[in-house]
Amino acid sequence: MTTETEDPDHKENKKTRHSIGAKKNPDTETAILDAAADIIAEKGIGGLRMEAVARKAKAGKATLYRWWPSRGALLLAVYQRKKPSVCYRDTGSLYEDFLHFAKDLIEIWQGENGLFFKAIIAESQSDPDVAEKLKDYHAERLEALAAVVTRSQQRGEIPQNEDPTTRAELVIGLLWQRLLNNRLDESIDEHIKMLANSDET
Amino acid sequence: MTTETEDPDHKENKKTRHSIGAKKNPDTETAILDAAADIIAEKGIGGLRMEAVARKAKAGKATLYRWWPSRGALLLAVYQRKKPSVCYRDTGSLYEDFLHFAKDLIEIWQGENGLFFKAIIAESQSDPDVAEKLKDYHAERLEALAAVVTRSQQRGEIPQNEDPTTRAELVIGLLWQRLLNNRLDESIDEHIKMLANSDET
Amino acid sequence: MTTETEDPDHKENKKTRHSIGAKKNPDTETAILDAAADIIAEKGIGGLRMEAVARKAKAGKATLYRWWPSRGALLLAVYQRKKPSVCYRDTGSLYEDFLHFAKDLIEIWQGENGLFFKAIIAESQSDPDVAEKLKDYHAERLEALAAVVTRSQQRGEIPQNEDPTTRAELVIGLLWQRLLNNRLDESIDEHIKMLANSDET
Amino acid sequence: MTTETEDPDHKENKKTRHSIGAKKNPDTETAILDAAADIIAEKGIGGLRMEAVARKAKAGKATLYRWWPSRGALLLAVYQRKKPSVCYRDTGSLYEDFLHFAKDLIEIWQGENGLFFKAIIAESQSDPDVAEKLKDYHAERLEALAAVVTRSQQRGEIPQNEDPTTRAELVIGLLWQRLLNNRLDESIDEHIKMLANSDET
DNA sequence: ACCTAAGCGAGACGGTACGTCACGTCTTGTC
DNA sequence: GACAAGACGTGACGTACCGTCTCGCTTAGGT
Repeated sequence: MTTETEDPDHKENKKTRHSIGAKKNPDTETAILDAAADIIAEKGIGGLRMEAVARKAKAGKATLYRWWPSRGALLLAVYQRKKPSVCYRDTGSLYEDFLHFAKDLIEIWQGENGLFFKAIIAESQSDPDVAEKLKDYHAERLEALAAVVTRSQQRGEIPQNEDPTTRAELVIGLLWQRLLNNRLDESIDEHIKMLANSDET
Repeated sequence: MTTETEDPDHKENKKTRHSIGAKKNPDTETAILDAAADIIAEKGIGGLRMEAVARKAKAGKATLYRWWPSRGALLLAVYQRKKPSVCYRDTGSLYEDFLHFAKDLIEIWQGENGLFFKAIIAESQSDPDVAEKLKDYHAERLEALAAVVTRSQQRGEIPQNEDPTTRAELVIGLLWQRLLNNRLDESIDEHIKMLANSDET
Repeated sequence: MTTETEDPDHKENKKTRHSIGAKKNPDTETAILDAAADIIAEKGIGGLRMEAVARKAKAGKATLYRWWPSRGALLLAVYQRKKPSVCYRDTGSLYEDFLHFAKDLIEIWQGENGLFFKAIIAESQSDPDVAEKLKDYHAERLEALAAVVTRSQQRGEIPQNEDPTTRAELVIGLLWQRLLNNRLDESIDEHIKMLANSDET
Repeated sequence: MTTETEDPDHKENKKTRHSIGAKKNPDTETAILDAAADIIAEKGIGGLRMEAVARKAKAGKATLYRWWPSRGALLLAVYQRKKPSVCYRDTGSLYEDFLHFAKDLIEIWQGENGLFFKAIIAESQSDPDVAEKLKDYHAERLEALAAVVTRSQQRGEIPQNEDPTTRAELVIGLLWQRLLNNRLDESIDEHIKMLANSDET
């Protein structure tokens, strides 16, 4: 059969959801995001169909499109709900800070989060909204990592006149490229070491 | 109408192509790849439809599917034909070599090649064939840039005991990340300088 | 956009109507019927949407459905308000009376009233309420025209033993058929002359 | 259940119809018209949904729309297939000819054919194609009946200088009006008699 | 010189999903 | 308690492509 599993026993199976007046019903939102997450888990992100989400969530397509006008928007919403956070540590050593950051992110990405993030990058090529959100997200990450670099500058580990985002961007670029080439399992120690060293020619 | 331009004056406009007997007509292959390339240039890879390719190439859908059984297969065939090459120079300075490479690649990517490449990355998330080919391509590029690093090592610019692909990967990671975030126009001088410097702690 | 004109300058543009307590607000009724009439004038009855009426009347859909539970009910309410009247003259000649009646009706129908009436006939095929009202209306018209025939009988123009509705029905049948076939502009003189003549075999 | 009856035992249940090349498959046409006719018989013409027809005929919606681009077109096609023909007799008396014609048509219209025809008239108010076809059909009918009148003129029953379509139109107008007002069962003898008489004032 | 077999264009076919629209019901908060 | 606002589940709409198919034509190579 190719039909939906009809989801007969979803969490808290309240028969039917109704409108709660002229405002968004949070139950509906939950049901839709749950449905989308389930489908993604079952068939992968490429198999996410708006129609199937609506059917599984027992929601109208109009409701779905009202709040998430595109596949990408829905994707982002599901991702935001489960977005794992990397903690940016302060070990006193830039190398250690970078390494922890990179290893944390790699670990997160090695699960289904990586699939998610790759799919979002892919989607951003065709959906401008997703592209913008992704850019924001990327900028945010960059800034957070740049803060780590700044601390290192304050400790005197690396030159103070360089832009802290430069090193941060190289770290993140490395990781994106690894993710997109399915090479997350390869070693990064040397790369991080190189990026954590001071450059005095 | 926003539909196909019907391509009234394509290269070698022989009114209609017919069978040339019990074997593949090379004109047909050319026409199909041309059509696909044109469509990708116009609407991006996401806008590539088998049906539109057949129409524009004045080919039957069966013919199309006979040789390129999937969107991914067609995509790769088009890409193989036009794969742009960066020349890896030897200026005697790693910084200069890196900078030239990066600027060349950025220039290439700023045209339609960038759209193409981003789309291939996106497609590779759902089509394993494309993913594999992309990985090969990436490895090849990495090796070529690593050769540049090796020359620098031989000149004594940078330590000889480091793996030359490490620096190469950081350069390429930076560029991928810039490409995918539509930030190709931002400065990379500092980044390249950092990656070209010797690291002596 | 082809959507509603939002009606920024409707009659009695009192910014917002509110409840006038625990009873029906007559302004609301007026606003709704006005809105419906306007929409019918613009797009025809086929284009009448409950949703659009509510929006244009700045009324809630619930309010609308409370009083006019169906499209047909609303339709009839609008029609009742604007029902155009033909005057049945008494010129002393059946031919003249018929001709005046027919020409008056044709003139009325050539404007938007014709569209309205055709639409009511169409609607009556699927809405029994409308069908019944239409039948009543038709009977009423028939009777009025039959009175004209009776006067002619009393003048001795035509035989007295015939049912006056017979001729009346033929006149009206002619006109309905002309209306429904969009042939209102064709000549009716000969037909009327035939129907006004005495029949002596 | 609100779902279709899935039609498990249709006439000649050939599992699946396929394309028969680049031209219309008559089996498909038959299946679709059968499905439409069945649905109309079940739920009435107002209950005819393109989607349900496609489902029941096991046809794609695209196929349906390819050949019958609107509900009205499909309606007409179904009607044409079953169009009952009135025979225009030649009894030697205009009264008899008219009466036979009228009674035949009334009998035909009293079954589901009448519902059909009324629905087509209704549909013609919103679908210009249907309107045109209806006008043609009406003109054809008018001409056929006018021929009856012409024969009567040749016999000398009625004046020769009058346009034969005039009487014909009055007959048909009467019948249309009766049909649309659900008054087919009322007497028409007097009306026919009046229309069959010679008018000499 | 004929025959066969494949390539080829065209496009119809059964499907799936799309994104939009209107339906009629509902709940909220305001007056 | 009437009201506007509008969210909700439902379901049909008409469109766009999918990948498969059958047709009738064209041509090369074997006979």
